[in-house]
Amino acid sequence: MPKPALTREDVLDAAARLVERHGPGALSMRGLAAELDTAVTSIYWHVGNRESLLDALAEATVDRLATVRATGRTPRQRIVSVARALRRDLLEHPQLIAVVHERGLTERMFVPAQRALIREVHAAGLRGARAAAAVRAVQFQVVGYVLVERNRERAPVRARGGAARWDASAADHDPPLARALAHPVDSERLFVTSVRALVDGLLTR
Amino acid sequence: MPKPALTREDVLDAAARLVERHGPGALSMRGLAAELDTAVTSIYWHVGNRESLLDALAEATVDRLATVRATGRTPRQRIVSVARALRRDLLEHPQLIAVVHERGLTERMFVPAQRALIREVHAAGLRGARAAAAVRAVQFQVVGYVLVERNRERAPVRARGGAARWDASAADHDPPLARALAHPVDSERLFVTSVRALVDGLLTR
DNA sequence: ACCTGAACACCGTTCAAGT
DNA sequence: ACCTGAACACCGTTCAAGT
Repeated sequence: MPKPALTREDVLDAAARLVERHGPGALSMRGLAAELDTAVTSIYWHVGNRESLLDALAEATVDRLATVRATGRTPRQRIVSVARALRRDLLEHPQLIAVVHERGLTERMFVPAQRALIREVHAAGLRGARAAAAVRAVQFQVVGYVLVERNRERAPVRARGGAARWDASAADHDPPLARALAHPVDSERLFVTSVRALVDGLLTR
Repeated sequence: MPKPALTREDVLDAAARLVERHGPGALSMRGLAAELDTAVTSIYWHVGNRESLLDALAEATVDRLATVRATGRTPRQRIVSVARALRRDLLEHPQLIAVVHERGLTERMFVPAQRALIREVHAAGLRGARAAAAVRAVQFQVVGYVLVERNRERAPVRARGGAARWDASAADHDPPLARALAHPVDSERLFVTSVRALVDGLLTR
């Protein structure tokens, strides 16, 4: 039986899998061809070149991001829920999100969440420039976190001992603090804490 | 006159310049050799290979980070001043900071600022796990911002029109908000706003 | 101790040629 | 319209050989 024809979608899917598994750096046109059991040059016919392949990957990732629904009673709770949902979505494909960010599509990636954030910030009583700043502050907070977390995963922990020593010396009078800083970060917890604090700070005053 | 002997420092300096100018991806061993007017293989004698060259670059960048001094009267002001100083330091060499982050040295990079943050958070009355969370929240906030900003510079703005259309539709009843969101972000301003809000949220309650 | 060129296995991309 | 192999210029790295 003849080999089924290669489609642009086949190429994008395989590329997305490879990127998600080992990062964008590990995506080679030749390796991708091997994965698809085809000649390297066929890929060029379908997607142009490596650059536009990554562009297409970024676009597809942005388009696949679902609209977030806010949950909770107060605007504060609802904003935090949007941030958490957004982070969860992004963390499902951290490497692809990194590609999106690298290619300058970060703003577009936020469009669905932005609508929800605008609504909630408005409901909380913020208007005009202050509302815009609040929306953007939350957006930056979320992407920043995801980018930081992504690299924390890839490069587990090095020189932990060194950091712990410093912490101890600086937090001498507060052993619980020193102990807390010696433990690895609980990202989810820290994220929620930070977003809550940020939102509180943005809404009050 | 004979060519002056090549040193490890020569190699690291030239590499740092190349990375800072065009990003880590643009650093090739052969290009570096050309820049230093030497054979590629000499570089290997001095720094091992590309991987450990980047490691060394990250280490050197971390070591060069000056200790930050807090300024201002209240703990709140002093924490914000540390965050701003840190961001300023990091933004001076955004590409090298990205290398540091990629190689998992982010925590070590923060050691100097961490001492200052611990002191101020303590002065603000936080203790134990809550103090640790506050310190880390500020740290994450700063790196996150720098990482986001670095990519914003590299990939200016694309599809601005698309984003503007969405914003308008979502912020219909608040023209100033719509206008504010259509303008490009003032990163410095947004950063200060966010850090203030975060710190306020962390300290109160 | 330091530097060199040759060589290897990889890479992205182009192109002329096939069906 | 789709796929192919050959070829080009690049890359990181190793190694045996020089001084």
